Amino acid sequence: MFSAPRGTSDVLPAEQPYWREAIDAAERLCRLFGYARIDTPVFEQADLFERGAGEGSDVVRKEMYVFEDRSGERLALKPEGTASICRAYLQHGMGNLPQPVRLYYLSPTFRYERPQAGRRRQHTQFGCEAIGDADAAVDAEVIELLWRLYADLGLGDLVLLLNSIGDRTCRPRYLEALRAHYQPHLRAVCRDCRDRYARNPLRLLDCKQASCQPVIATAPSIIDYLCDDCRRNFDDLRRYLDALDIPYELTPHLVRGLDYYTRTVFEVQPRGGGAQSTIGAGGRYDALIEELGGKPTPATGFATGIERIVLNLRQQKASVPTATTPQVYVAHQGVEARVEAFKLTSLLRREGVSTVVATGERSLKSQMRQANALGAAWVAILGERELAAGTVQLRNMADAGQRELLQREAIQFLTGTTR
RNA sequence: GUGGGCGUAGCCGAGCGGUUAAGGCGCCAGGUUGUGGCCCUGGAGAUCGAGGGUUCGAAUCCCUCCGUCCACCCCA
Repeated sequence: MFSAPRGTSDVLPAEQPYWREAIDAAERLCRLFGYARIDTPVFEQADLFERGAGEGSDVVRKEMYVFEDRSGERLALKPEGTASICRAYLQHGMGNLPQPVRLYYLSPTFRYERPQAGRRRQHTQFGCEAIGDADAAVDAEVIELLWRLYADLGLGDLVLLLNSIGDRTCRPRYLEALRAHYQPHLRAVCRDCRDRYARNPLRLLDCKQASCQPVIATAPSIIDYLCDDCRRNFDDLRRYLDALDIPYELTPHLVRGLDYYTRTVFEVQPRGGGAQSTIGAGGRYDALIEELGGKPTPATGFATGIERIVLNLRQQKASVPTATTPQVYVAHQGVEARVEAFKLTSLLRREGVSTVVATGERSLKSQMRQANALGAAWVAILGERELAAGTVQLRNMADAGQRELLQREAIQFLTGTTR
């Protein structure tokens, strides 16, 4: 027997309403905020992500689905959304559009990881990118959109973590200071941290090992090392967020796994959430477009995981959205009536009435049972007697009321009442 | 990639060396002559995750693999 590959799963009809709810809310907000949808391929040249996320990032080092196609081209399944959007921005000359260009996407994303709660090898990201503007107002805008999304969905008790990780001018100075701080503690610190010290010192701040906490606690704060431009930008952002009454927690040790981030970084998680709890995250990436071969172009955005949203929706919301049920079930008895029932079904559908017809050789009793199980509001019964009279029995499944109408009247009636 | 828990019909789940492998939900069919939801009766559906081993005998013990869940790494 086949089963879905490890770390992938089917979204069955019963869960679809949650997805609909999340996606509808996201798309409605995008219209409201002036973001236009863009779809990019699920795979791209592998280099795009290596240049984007960074060769040193875990995502490209060990989590990318890389493969060669039949012509030997090196491709990769999208491990994140931003690089593709930037590629499209460049490829289609969007630098000539009014800036910033506001885009959103809804896309499957792939990472080869050990599956875990809230973590799959294929997941779906909804993301917004505003490209071509360095104003902190744009950061505030995408954060507001993300925050509104969760609010509209009724997700409560979320925390917005906020930090600035500086830019090309000030971050190197900070990293120097951070390394200097760690140098004397290298033996006391965990193995991973020794590795981070060499490879990705910013991540030192993110370590959860108890042994490393004292060193983190006394580490210099990046906020104190921001250059004037970065500081101004960060102050602006906070003013905007304050003006919008969006609460945030300054988190000087918040860092991100992708190399392209500059200045603003943020993350949204349920308060007191466990390991894989972050439901949305993002930040500014002012150097990425240039890195991909464009002119220097500031940009900012976020991505949020639909599966993680759905996970939280299911936990937090008691109300289960309704599943799809037909309005009318057409039952029949006798060979002649079969075809007539099939025809009646078609006529009802042409009037926009969602209708299901009984198929196979089942007794009327069985058909009624099925109509009930499917949740049909009405059953139209066509037997030999009705066939002869050109009528149909209309049964209201809620109150068991039933009456006989001419077919034409029945169609008219159902069209009216089910609208 | 590392560590731990778990894998019995579509779903939940008992059994833990010798049973025709419980039970519930769901599905299908009947409960008289053309009709649902409740109830009653019957039925279908399981190579007990896969492969190997121990044993007279294995769903039950051992090994390997696969899957799943949880934690780490990292991330949405």
